[in-house]
Amino acid sequence: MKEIVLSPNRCCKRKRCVVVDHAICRALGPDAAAEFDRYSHLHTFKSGQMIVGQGEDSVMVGNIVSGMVKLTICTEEGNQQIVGLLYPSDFFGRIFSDRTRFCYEAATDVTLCAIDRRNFEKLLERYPEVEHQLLVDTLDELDAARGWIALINNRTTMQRVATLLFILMRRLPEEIPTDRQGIVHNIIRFPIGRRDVADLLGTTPETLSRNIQSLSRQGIIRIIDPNRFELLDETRLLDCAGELEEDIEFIAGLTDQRPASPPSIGPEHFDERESA
Amino acid sequence: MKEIVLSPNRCCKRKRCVVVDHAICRALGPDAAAEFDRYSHLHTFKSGQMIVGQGEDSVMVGNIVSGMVKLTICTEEGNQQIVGLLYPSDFFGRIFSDRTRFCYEAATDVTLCAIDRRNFEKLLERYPEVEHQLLVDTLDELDAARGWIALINNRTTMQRVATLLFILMRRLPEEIPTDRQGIVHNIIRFPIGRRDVADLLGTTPETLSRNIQSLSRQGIIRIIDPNRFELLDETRLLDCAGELEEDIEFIAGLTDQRPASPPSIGPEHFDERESA
DNA sequence: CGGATGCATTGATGGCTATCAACTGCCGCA
DNA sequence: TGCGGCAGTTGATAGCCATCAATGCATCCG
Repeated sequence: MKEIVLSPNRCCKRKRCVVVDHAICRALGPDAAAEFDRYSHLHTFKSGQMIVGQGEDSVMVGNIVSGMVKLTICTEEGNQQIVGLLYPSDFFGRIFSDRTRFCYEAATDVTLCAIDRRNFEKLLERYPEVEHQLLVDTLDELDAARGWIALINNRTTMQRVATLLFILMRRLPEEIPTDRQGIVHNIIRFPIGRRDVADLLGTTPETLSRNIQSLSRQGIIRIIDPNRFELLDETRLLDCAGELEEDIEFIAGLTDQRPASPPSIGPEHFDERESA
Repeated sequence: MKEIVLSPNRCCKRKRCVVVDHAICRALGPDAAAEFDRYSHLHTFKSGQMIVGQGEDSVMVGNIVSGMVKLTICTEEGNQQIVGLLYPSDFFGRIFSDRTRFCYEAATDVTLCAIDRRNFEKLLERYPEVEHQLLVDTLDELDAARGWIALINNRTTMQRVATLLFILMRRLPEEIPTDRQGIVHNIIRFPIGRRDVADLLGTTPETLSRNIQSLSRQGIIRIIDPNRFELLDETRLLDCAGELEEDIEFIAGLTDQRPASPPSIGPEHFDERESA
């Protein structure tokens, strides 16, 4: 069995959870929130652990509180194909189906606010306004998925890479202190390895590497370490992406009613806030 | 303005509409159905006509009764990229957003059961069970879109072509009489031109043509005319697709709670049934 | 009838990128 | 300290496929 670490903390304290204003929880009224609190728990998974297996009944659903989850599909030959990344505040798991078509796997160490699927479905039955919000969020996700299809379908590898860098900068804002001169902004971070990033973009680690090095040579980004880059020239990155900033935001799921995700922070930070 | 042909026929007579058991209408109880009937109308569009424009507020939503609709996105350079095809009984239009991110365009002559978006949203408010069904359908669509991403991302062109042929055979069942020896089954029909099919698969008309000719030379299909083929060897087509039949059905949106679409028939046939 | 137009096919060519291979740097570990 | 493993990078090569071009084949229309 999976090693699920149960936490005594409830997720949806409304005042304390860092994603409560972004996740589906934002639609919970007082009664629904109390009920959600009663059934939900914080779970943590180590990077690489499977959260929900492909083909299984999704016993557990919920929100990502911190860290990232990758959505993969396994082909018959055993190859793993990534079809999406889930960010903090995103909903995970498959409701209203006894068959999850994808595998939800921890891409980093993650903290999840999880709830038994059946309980959540029953809750939705009683609170149509929550189900309504879930529908709206799902429609946005569907748009984003179709936008991603358009990106993959007729864009060069460089355009895809540049687009992903832009998305990651927006969805995983991060600031790091430098040695002496203060704070560096515009940090892009790969939350997952090269193989997974390449997979997500429909290319190979080698080609991905070449494109990143090319962006670095052009002075558009600076490579801090293999997983972190500093964006030096946003305008030229957008040129490489060949897309309008607005279109990229829509692919990234950063538009519409839903506010942007909060900064991605590790479980340890979350615990700090919880106990603060 | 668009040339909308209003029909005195209501769509959702429950007994007469050919897609009522497959479309969102199947969730309508007597009261909701009566209300839907009051606001909905049959519209027809000629092939190539735009139904809902990209970026517009979707004034009208509803179901496809017959024909096919293509979902496209226009890039800044004016290129059109197809991100999906909508079949009879599929829902079209964008609810709960004042911005449609895609363009809904008639790929063939289509008949739509359309309803004013605001009215439909109000109806959903009053009938949570309908909104629930819409959520379930949307979740299935999201899964299918992600399955399509996996297909496009790491499959060869031949695999994509074979997969699409398989999907079209399932979603657009058709029988044609031959000259003398009765009925030919296993007919695959392209409802749209080569350019659009190629676009959907992320390739070019030339490469698509070469792959189709190759399948023909291998004796897997027989080319009846440029838009119709007879499937001669289903097993080998599946080999070319490199996917399990089950996986293809899921990409095609042919699984789960929702029954398969009815045979695609033209508006003229629909009218026959209406007047019968 | 003949030219124009649009669509599909076929051919020739170049380029992008997957593949294979080798190398580097890093980390854990004995 | 040295070794092995892993991830990322770099290089060389082959192959698939996009591109350009030309041909067939229908339809439409003057």
